[in-house]
Amino acid sequence: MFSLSEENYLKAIFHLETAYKGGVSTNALAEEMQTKASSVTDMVKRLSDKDLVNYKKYQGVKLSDAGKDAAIEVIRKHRLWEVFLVDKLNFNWDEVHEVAEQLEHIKSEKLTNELDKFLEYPKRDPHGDPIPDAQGNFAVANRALLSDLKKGETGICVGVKDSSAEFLQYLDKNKISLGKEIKVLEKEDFDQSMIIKMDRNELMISNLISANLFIKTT
Amino acid sequence: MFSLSEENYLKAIFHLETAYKGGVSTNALAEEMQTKASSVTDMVKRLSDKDLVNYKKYQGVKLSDAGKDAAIEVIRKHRLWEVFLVDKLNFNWDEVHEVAEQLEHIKSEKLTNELDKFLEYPKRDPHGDPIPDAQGNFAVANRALLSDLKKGETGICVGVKDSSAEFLQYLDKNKISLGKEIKVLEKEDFDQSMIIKMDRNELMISNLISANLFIKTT
DNA sequence: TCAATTATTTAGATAAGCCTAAATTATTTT
DNA sequence: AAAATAATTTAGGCTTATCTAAATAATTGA
Repeated sequence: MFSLSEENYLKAIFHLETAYKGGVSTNALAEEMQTKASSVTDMVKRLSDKDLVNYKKYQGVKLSDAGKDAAIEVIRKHRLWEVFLVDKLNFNWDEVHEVAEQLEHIKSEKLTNELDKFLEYPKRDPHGDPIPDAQGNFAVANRALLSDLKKGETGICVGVKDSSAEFLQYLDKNKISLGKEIKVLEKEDFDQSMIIKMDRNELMISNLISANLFIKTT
Repeated sequence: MFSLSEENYLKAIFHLETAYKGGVSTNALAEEMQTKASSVTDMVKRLSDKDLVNYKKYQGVKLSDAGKDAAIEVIRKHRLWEVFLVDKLNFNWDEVHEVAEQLEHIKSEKLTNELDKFLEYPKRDPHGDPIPDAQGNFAVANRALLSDLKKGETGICVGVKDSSAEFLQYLDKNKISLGKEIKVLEKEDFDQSMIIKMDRNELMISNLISANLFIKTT
């Protein structure tokens, strides 16, 4: 089994690998883990000794197959617990992250699989991210960013790229939620800001917002 | 907040204090924690520095009020999670301990209280132990041991003193479960073994069994 | 291309929690 | 009450995961 810290590193490497493809640099990992580069080098060596990552000095890290499996298992647990918190315990989607960060490290295969069953095998977490199944298979997201839509196009809001409490609270305040149809009424060339229509409301949003909303085009 | 190890020590001290009344010796704690006396001395000093226990060299430890509150909170979480695992996730009562040992350390007041509500404020865990409420109040157990009953007396089985998987599996195998009425048909003076009647079955049990079953006399 | 800058690694500390072995204090036994 | 035994503490180490500061490698740009 892996330590809490090891699991967090594996998860971080996984996220960085998928976000940017290819090896993950020491500094990028340090930034993601909110720690120092020298601490990262230390840990990366330990993970390498355990064959969870492939590491060569000055060349960044990549997850091994075993490392990837471990990372996906942690992500599976994280997302399942998020669903539990929102669907069963009245948490809002902006309150789940911190608690799920703790719950994702609980070690019990039976717990994970029974929780999955109890929640009726959810496919996505409250932020629209796919939940790996017990075999580690992901539903690959077929989605674009709202910022990529052109004037006049429509789509259904299916996920958030930034799931910080601040962003989610902005969305709540403006009644933007997953499953809603969004139409781009206007798009400003200069700053990429948009006027969008949801339900019967029109709303002006900046590029920082639209570039963090995943859309399934209709 | 307290570390995982600190919480486990506080819990252990709490259990030993209530079981034997009065200060807890270093060796007793070492035995309970499955560790060495020297490690206990180390930790007890740290807990004392944080005013969670009162400690004087060679005189054992006692929980302070703050330490007692922390211990009760951990016990509350442990028992709530046990109820969750049995009632919602199809765990048997002999499978919950290990997982609850992990879940009891999750830090989120909202999580604990929403879980309590979700479970409809259970008063007892699957082994019959009382669950402290959000203010730390226990339902004090008004119960005796089956081994204290005399020939001819009856009671309702309301809890187990030993909640090891081995003991619980013995009980399952012999169809002994909480809520059942038990009558002492015979009691052997020599070894305190008993013949008991439950449902329509008669069963011979040794003192080791009867001294680990809590009974509410009828 | 070579000097400056940036990224990364190494060296040496630190803290929490644990260990063994040795020293010290308490308790029993005779 | 002294000697033997048991309980407890101290001293000194170890591991994990972190840090700062210094050294080294890689990259950039003039």
